[in-house]
Amino acid sequence: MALKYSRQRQVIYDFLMTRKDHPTAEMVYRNVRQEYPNISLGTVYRNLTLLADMGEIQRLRVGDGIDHYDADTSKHYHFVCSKCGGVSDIEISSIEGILESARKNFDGEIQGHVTYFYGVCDKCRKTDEPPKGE
Amino acid sequence: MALKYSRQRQVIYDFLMTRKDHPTAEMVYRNVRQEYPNISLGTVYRNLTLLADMGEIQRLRVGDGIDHYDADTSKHYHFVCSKCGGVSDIEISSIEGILESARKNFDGEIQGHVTYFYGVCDKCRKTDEPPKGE
DNA sequence: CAAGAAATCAGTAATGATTCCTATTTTTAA
DNA sequence: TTAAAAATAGGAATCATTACTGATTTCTTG
Repeated sequence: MALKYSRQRQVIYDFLMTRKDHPTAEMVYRNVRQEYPNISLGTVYRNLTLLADMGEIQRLRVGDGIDHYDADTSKHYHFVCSKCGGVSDIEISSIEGILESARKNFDGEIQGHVTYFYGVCDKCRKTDEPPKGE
Repeated sequence: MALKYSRQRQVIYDFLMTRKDHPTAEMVYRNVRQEYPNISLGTVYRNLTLLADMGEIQRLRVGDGIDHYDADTSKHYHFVCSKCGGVSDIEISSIEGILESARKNFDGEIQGHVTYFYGVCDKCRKTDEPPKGE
């Protein structure tokens, strides 16, 4: 047996479970510190990595250079807003068929795929829209 | 007019045109330096960014934390080997239909999507496969 | 062709996310 | 209760990338 309980890991995981906005390590750190004031950033990183390796959470690499984390490990897709950088879930009928399609003309072993959508989220679109008439 | 010719940018672009393996800035630097010994790494980064912004090359963020570049700006997909980290093109019938599907139940503006496949490339699979019988 | 403004460069310092290191503290099995 | 294994806090180190600066190149216009 190689994994011991740790209060910090529990708190990190519990916090992530309450969020639907796919926070970064820094955001987890800032929030968790409020109820656990001297947790260290390194501990947050280490445990997020651990939890991701165990499959208890999901690590999202959406192309902004910062890892985001999601406690929802079910298969689903994400949208990234180019303006605010926010990451949100997006509903879409399964596109697993593309794996078959990709395997057709490829000589290696395809294990999976990563897809994310980008554009402007509803909130940013409303905020940035120029006022009409005037 | 805001963009002046630069020998360095030309050499960088020319080099990228000869490659199908989607090199990183570091790889571009190492190669270009052979025919242009005192080009600086910063210049490589700046020009790769410039070229990408102009749409003359494509920047690939495949989730390994390092940007890769592709002189082929046509719409196509990529495969990333989990063992060697290599990036290669992969042929697949268009999956643009997923944009429509994603737009159905989403309140923001979806402008595009990024998809890449991962697994083990042919070369790594052959290299790492345990020898049969014996 | 000459001259100067603007863009670019080389070299290096700075940044930012993440990982690594170490002495100390916690967890847990016996 | 105890000792080995795992985890921690805090800080240093890493790595890709960007920013800064004084010198050089490009290009336009006279």
